[in-house]
Amino acid sequence: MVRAPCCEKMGLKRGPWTAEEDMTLVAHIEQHGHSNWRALPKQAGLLRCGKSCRLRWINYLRPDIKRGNFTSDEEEAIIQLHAMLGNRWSTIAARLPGRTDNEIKNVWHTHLKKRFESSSKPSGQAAPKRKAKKPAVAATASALEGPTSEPAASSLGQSLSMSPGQSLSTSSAADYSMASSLENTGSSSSESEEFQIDDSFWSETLAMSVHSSGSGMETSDTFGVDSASPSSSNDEMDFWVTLFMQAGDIQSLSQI
DNA sequence: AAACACGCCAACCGCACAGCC
DNA sequence: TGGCTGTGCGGTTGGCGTGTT
Repeated sequence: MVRAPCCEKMGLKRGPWTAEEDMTLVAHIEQHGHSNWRALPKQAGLLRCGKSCRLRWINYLRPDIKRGNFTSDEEEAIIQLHAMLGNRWSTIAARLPGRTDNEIKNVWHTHLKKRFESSSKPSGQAAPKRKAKKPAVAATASALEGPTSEPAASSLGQSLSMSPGQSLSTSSAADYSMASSLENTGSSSSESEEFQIDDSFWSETLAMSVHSSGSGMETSDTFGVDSASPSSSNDEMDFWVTLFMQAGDIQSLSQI
């Protein structure tokens, strides 16, 4: 199916945003919100396509964006989450308050990837491409973002940006093993590569995580609130240990 | 001081999905 | 039911700054 361009390219500005455009966009969104990205630039008087406006807002202008260097905790979280989730940048971003998927993606490709590759032997673990459907991920990510996010969704989001029955079990991503993350924690991978995640695992783990406070990677219920303080390393370790315990794979972990 | 190489990051592109009509 | 539209996502690119020769 051939789709029309997201916007009429004719006469629309591209390239870097000016401070004036930024101000216009921010002012308009603060006043009217962004219910319709496509119509927004026209209403705001911007010569940009809606897509561009959306990107600019999400990646740069949002008031809750945390700028500056990534902390070591954040980097560690990214590495671990990437090992587990693959290139699901939006999902990873949802776990790191104030960080955008684009930013995380950039950091991964520029810093963390090299570090990760140099510190771990090649495992042949390829991150699944997005061909696989991932319904709840997007839902959760947007729920974390939006001011109208449901508390329940937020709670789930806190414990894991993924819901039971989601792509891990309904798509090719079901083949996802925990090999990489286990490798990360120093475990042998031969056994872990056999490990498969099923629906019940996620159901149980999520249920448990919701009830156990503070075991998530981060604790913000939305992106907006300033709960940007990263969780401690102990909490992170608890999180992963909990996951592995729940998966019945604690034996291999205990051998570390 | 100039030329070149490299790294970083903002922005763009195209695809996929969900919802609406 | 199928097509269309809007939105979100991941991959990729291009420009700029910095380091090196």
